[in-house]
Formats: sequence, C-alpha cells, structure tokens
Amino acid sequence: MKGEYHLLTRAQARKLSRKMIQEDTATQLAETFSVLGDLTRVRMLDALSHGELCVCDLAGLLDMTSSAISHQLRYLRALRLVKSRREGKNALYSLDDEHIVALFGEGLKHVSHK
Amino acid sequence: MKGEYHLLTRAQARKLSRKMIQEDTATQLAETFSVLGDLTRVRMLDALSHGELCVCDLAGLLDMTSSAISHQLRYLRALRLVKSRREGKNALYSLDDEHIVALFGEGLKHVSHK
DNA sequence: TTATCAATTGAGCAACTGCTCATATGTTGT
DNA sequence: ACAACATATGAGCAGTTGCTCAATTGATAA
Repeated sequence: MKGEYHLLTRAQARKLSRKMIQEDTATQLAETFSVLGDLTRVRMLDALSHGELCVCDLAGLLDMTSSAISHQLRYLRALRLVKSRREGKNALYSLDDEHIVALFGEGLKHVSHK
Repeated sequence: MKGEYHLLTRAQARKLSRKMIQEDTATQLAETFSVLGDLTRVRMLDALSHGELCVCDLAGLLDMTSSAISHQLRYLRALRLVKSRREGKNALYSLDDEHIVALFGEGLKHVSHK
C-alpha cells in the first residue's frame, strides 16, 4: 500500500520528510557506495593506494585478466577516481580522489572492530 | 594474461602483496559498502536515523510497497543493522549499528563537497 | 470464531553487473 | 612496412538483485 500513514500523522510525516536527505543526494550517496561495493574495485583501489601501477601488474596482483581490469579502470576513470598516463607500451594508473580513500579507510575501521 | 608482472619484479610484487589488505577483509569491506550502495536502503536508514518507524510508515515515506520495504528490512535485520519490536499489529524498526551510521555520515561528507 | 489489517515470505521476472572472448587500437622495435 | 605486446573496447552471457504479485502468518477487535 502506498502513500498512507499509520502510526504517523500526516503532519509528522511531512516534518520527517523535510528532515530526510534529498532524493538526489541519496542517489549520489548510493552511487558512491556502489563503487566501493565490489571486491575487484576494492582490491584495485587498495593496490593503487600504495602507488602507481600498470594494467598488467594490477592484473597480476589480483590474478585477473587485463581485460577485466581494464574494464573496471575505464569505469573508475569515468568517475575520476583514478587517472592514467602513458609510459611506452604501458598505461600507468594512480588514484585521483583523496576523499574516496578516506571513505575507504572509514569502511576499514568499521570492518575491523566488530 | 594472468600471474605475470611487467613493470614490477616478482620481489616487488610479493612485497606489495604483503602490504595489501587480505582478500577476506576486502570482501567484508565490499559487502559493507554494498549494503549502502542501494537507493532504497540509503533512504530507509536515513529515515530510521531520525527514530523508530513501522513498516507501513516507512513505505509511505518512501512511496513504496510494504512488501518491498519488508524484504529490505529482512536483509538489514540479517546484517544486524536494524532491529524490530512488535507493538500491536505493527512492527517497529530502529537502527542497531552506530558504526554504519558513521560510515553513512562520511559518505554524505564526500558527496557534499565536490 | 470470524473479520480485518499489518507484516512476512516465496516464486518469478526484468534490469543490472562483471566477466569472457574476440577484435581493434596504440606503441615500440626490427 | 611488419611483428610483438600492452591496452582498450564491444558483444554477449551467466549470476545477482530488487521489485511485484499472491499467499500466508500474526495480532487485535467484534
């Protein structure tokens, strides 16, 4: 059933609605967390947090194909979480967003003490 | 290609591997972020952060069916992120994990200043 | 008991996601 | 030019996810 309240009066519901975060903010929040909600991306960002790496070494470290890694890098690059530069045949990737690293660390804290 | 390194020597790769987080830690991290990586769950947790709510009011606030909300609550309850108590016909849900709320707040900070 | 309403649950489905595989592109060296 | 290798990318597919719908359970009141 939609749009009806039971324990809340309409006035209370309206007041609570106003206190809640905006739908588009919630959407951005969910999208941000979604990026980190994948094992491969978590491991990639962790590896890159120790320094620049080429696609192939990243693939070697995670024991995955270069193709799979490249697809994920494309996604992370689109979100400006990583940046790349060419050096000869290799593409060297590094982190490009300090905020996401902080969020990453917060998540680690959460996982560890429980 | 798998298991081969290009710019890293094997020794460097091994050393880096040791510095990286464990696979199971990474998995827990990804799972934690996955919970928050969904618009509905973000909105539900946000609503509940203001106080206890019954399934139906939660459904009303988010303009979704009670069934959809109940399925998500079941999931959140399994992860011990929310708890419930019966009061007459209603099931009242509230948050049961202060850490996840903190992580939620960190995400909000990240979304806002960019 | 029966009626009524809130909540729960299972089945099923449509959309999404992350990979593989094949192919294309970019760069270096011969 | 060509070969060799790193990377990028598109198509397609299998697994997952979040919902709907229908049926069920739980609780209260007549």
